Amino acid sequence: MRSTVEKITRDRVELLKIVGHPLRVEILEQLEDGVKCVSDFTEFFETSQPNVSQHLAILRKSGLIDYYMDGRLRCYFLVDPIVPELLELLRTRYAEDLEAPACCPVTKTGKYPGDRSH
Amino acid sequence: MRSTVEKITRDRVELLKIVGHPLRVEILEQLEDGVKCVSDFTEFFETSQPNVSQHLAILRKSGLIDYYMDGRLRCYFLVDPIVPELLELLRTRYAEDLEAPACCPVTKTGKYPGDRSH
DNA sequence: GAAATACATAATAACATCATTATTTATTTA
DNA sequence: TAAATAAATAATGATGTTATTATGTATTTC
Repeated sequence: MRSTVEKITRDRVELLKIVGHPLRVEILEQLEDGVKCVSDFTEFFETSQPNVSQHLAILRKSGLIDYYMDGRLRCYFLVDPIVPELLELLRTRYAEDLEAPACCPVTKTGKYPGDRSH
Repeated sequence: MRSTVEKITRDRVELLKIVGHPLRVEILEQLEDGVKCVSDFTEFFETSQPNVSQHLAILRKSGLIDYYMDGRLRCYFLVDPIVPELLELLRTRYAEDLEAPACCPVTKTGKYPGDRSH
């Protein structure tokens, strides 16, 4: 069991690194629909069972998911509430770029007069 | 200039991998406050100039940021609107875990009767 | 209790990422 | 035009990540 403090302290960059893998994103997306066991993933993803287990171990050690035993199955489920939020954000599409910055800002070191392109 | 289609097509996992680096997250956070040039970053981060430039190049090639010339300065700014959203999500803290799943779900391959721990 | 099932763990080689150092390019100032 | 400034690019070695292969462990069925 992972404490709230430990979870809160966990580095945000670590979260991105952990989720930033195609198979792990797919695992998390599957888990959004409910509990799944390892054989469900291996069947769906067409990769080796050890590979799936390794990625599940990474997700579990970081506290994003957990499992309970069901006979000889391990039933994995989502634990960290940031996961659905992050996946939802990734599904969101933004058509427009951010507003372009105003020309010629005062940068810390920039103090060049005269003609400036933008 | 990066097309909207190209941006929409860009892999979500790639986004996470690109943002998932401490220096790049800090660069993006700085850019939330406005335009910055390379020497601003090198001064702030206490790492080498080439290292900052390399990370800026990664961010720029992925379409997350861009720059305009200001004399001999390159002024970088945010382009992709998902960046502030993602950074904001990372700042959000969730105290509670997700609701634990109901015991004994019907998994694809699991059909074991009898006693089950949870 | 032996075989089968479900899964984890260990070892490893291929590949990617990173920071450092050195060099190059472009612009501006003197 | 020469020196200085601002930043990019190239090269490289170190480190980290990944999928594969092989093996180990616990549970259940026969």
